[in-house]
Amino acid sequence: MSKVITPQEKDYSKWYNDIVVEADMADHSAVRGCMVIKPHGYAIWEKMQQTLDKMFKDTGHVNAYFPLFIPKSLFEAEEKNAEGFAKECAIVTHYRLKADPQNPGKLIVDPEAKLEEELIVRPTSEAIIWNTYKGWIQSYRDLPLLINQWANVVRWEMRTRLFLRTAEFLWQEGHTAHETKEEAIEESRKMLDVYANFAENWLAMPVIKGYKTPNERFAGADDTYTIEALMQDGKALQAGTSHFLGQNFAKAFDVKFANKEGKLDYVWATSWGVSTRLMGALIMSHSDNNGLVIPPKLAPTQVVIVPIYKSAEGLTLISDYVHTLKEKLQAKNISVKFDNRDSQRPGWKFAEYELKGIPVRVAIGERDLANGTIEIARRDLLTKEVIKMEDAENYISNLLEDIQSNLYKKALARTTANTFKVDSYEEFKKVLDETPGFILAHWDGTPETEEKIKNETKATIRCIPLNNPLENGICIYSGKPSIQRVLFARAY
RNA sequence: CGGGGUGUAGCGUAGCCCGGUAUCGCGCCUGCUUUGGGAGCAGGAGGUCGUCAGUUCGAAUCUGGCCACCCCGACCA
Repeated sequence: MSKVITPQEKDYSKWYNDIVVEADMADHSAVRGCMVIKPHGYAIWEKMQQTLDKMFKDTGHVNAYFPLFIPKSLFEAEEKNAEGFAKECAIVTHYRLKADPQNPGKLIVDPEAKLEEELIVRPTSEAIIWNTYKGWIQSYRDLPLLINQWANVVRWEMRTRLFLRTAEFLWQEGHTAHETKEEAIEESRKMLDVYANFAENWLAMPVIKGYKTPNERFAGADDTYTIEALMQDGKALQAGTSHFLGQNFAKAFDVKFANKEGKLDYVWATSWGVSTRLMGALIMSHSDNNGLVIPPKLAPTQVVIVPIYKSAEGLTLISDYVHTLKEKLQAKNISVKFDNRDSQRPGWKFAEYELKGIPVRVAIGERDLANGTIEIARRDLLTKEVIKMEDAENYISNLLEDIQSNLYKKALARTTANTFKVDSYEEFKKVLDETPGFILAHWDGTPETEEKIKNETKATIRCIPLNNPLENGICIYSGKPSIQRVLFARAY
C-alpha cells in the first residue's frame, strides 16, 4: 500500500533508511555522520528517556551534568580506555577564528589561538567524571555515589547509519562508585536488569542478557554485561551495556576512600548506558513494509481520531462526541490526538498515521453517529473493526495492551525461531548464510578462536548468556573441549 | 580510508554520450467541486543544474579538484 517504503525483502537496509526518513523520525544533516532528529522521532526518544529516567531514580540514582570537553591529559589517564577510543575522537585545538586576509568574507582558524592543551570531545565521560569524583569521595560515608547523565557524545565513526551508528548521538551514562567489589558488580547487574526490563516491557523487544568476552569488553572494564536483541533480518543488535569497571578508574584518577576500619582503599566503579540506537532497535523489531510500528507504551500519540464529515455541521456533531471520548481516554492515561484538520482528507490521514506507526486509529463519520458506532484500526495487524460507542474506552484501553503484548510475542517467536544450536563449523557457516540469526555453539574459550571465526565469517560472540547451562562439548572451530555454548551472530 | 554508484525546483526524475539557459510526475499556491484508504478539474508560482576552478563566443552537458549521500570493504565497547 505504501508508495514510499522499499520492501524489507527487497533491500533491508534501504527499507530501514526509508522508515527513518519517511516516518519523519530523522534525517541526514549537513554535518558528516550526524543526523537531525525530527519531532516525531524525538518524541519517541523522549518517551524512552522519561521511562528510563524514572527507572534510574527508582533505583536510587540522581542526574548530573559534566562537560562536553575533556582535557587530553585526563582523557589519557586510564590507558586502556584512552587507547580504545583514541581512533575515533574529535579534538578541539583552537578557540578562535579570524577573517581570511586572502579570501574576503571567509574565515580561517587563527593560528595565534592554539590551545595549550587539546580538548577531546567526549566519546564517553568516565575520565572527566572520575576526575571530578576524586574531589567528592573521601570516606565510605560518601558512598555509594549513584549518578546518571543524559548527554550527547561524539565518536568519529568511519561509516554511519541513522540511529544505529552516528558520529554524534544522545545517550545516558550512569557512573557509580562503591565501597566493595561485590556491591559494584551487583550494581552493574541491577542496571542490566533495568535495561532488559525496559527492552522487553516497553520496547516489546526480547533480549538475551549476558557478558562479553574479553575481546568485546568496554575499554577499561573488568566485565561488560550486555543485552543483545535479534533484528528482523537476523542480525544482532547490542541494545545496552553495563560495565563493572573494577578499580581501574579509581586507580587512574586516584580516587581513594577511608573505609570503616580507617584504611584507605580505591573505590569500585560501574558505568552503564543506552543510546538513541534504541530507536533503531525499535524500528528493526516491529516495523513493516507499510512503515513504522510503535509499541503503545512508547508511542507519543497512542490513539489518533480521524473525523469523516461532509459538512461543517457534521464536523461539529462528530467533534462533540470526540471531545467526550478523548476525555474518557485521557482519564485512562491514554494519549489521544484528534486530527480535525480540514486541509487533509481522511484517506491521506490514514496513510500518514500508518506510516508513522500510531498504534490505534479511530475513525468516526456521520454514519457512525447515526449508528452509535466507531471504527477502530490497529497498526500492528492492520485490521479494522466497528464497535459500539459505549464500549469505546474499554475496548481501546484493552487494545493498546493487546498490541503491546502482541508485538512482544511476535518478536519473541521470531527470535526463538531464528536461534539455532549448531555443532559443527560447516553447519555454523551454513546457518549464517542461509538462515541468519542467533547461533548457540561451543567455543574453546580462547581469544584466538574467537578472532578467527570473526575474520572468516564476520560472526562475533555477542555474549555468554547469564545463567548459561553448563554442557560439555567440543569447540566448533578448534575441536578442543568446551564447557558451554556461547551466543554468536553477525551484528550491527 | 580503498572500490563502485549518485548529486538537476520541497521530493522523485528526463536531458549529459553529440555544448546553445532545463522535461515530466508528486508536492506547493488560488478557485470550485469533494471528504469511509494518499481526491478531481482549471489556473499559477517555484531552478546560481552539489560546489569550486578550467576549456569555450557559450557549460546541466567536456576536464580537474573538493563536498555530501548510498552500496561493498576496512573500522566499530
